[in-house]
Amino acid sequence: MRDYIAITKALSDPTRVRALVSLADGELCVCQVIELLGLSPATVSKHMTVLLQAGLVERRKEGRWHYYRLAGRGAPAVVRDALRWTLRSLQDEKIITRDAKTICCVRGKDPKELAACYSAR
Amino acid sequence: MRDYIAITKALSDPTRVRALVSLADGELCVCQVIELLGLSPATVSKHMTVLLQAGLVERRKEGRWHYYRLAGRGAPAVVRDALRWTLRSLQDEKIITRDAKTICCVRGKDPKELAACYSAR
DNA sequence: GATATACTTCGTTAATTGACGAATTAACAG
DNA sequence: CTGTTAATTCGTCAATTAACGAAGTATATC
Repeated sequence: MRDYIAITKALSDPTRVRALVSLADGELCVCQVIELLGLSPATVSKHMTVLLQAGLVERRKEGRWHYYRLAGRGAPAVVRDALRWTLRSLQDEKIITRDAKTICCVRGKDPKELAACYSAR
Repeated sequence: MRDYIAITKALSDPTRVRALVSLADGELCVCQVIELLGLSPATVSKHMTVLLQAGLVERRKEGRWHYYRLAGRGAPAVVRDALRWTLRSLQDEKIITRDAKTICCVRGKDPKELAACYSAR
């Protein structure tokens, strides 16, 4: 029950769900999620920690950057099913498809380009 | 997104999830759920309303009794999948199996027997 | 009509939560 | 060692929420 509730709690905030779904096409570092959501680093970091503790995402540290990705094959069934349900249910949501475009623009660019892209949104 | 968040919010409280899962073997009236959870009528009624507004349950009024049941075939995919995921994830939880026994004892008995059964728990 | 039963709604209270700025940690660059 | 960048942790505040008792609604029984 505790695992299940940690997951539903993590999924019960729209901003946090946007952060989660933004990882659908591959890992992102926190600064990229910050750019996407337009929130303070403290807030985004907190959201990612909640997702991490629910087991919905995994973290990889590389130098100064912390990359987050969706939980993979090793995750328990309750997590894998929650992710499948979430991605399926939201794939046609307006804000989600819009985020996907922004992420596509953000991904793979250096911070300067990224900032330019973001402010032009 | 709004529907999805209504569902995850509704599922993010353990007491409310117990109330939901207690309906897995068929409809119950509010007083039976009150007996199961040991909470005030006001609180249980509120929980059932949250589940109802999320579309996870349906309501049927018969005389003084309000019967709640899990959402059925007519429900949208996001709801059906949430129910399937929830029931599957929690079926082996200790408190859930314990609740199932209590419900089994409660179901079909008149209020006096029900009260006796409950206090003996 | 008066009374009781089954729920719901309202108003209040205590606890939780999302957001932020400030301070802190960690890794790199000069 | 100093400064910069990326992220986290801490402390605070406003908003939300779970719980309850009290009051209100609806239905049955006397």
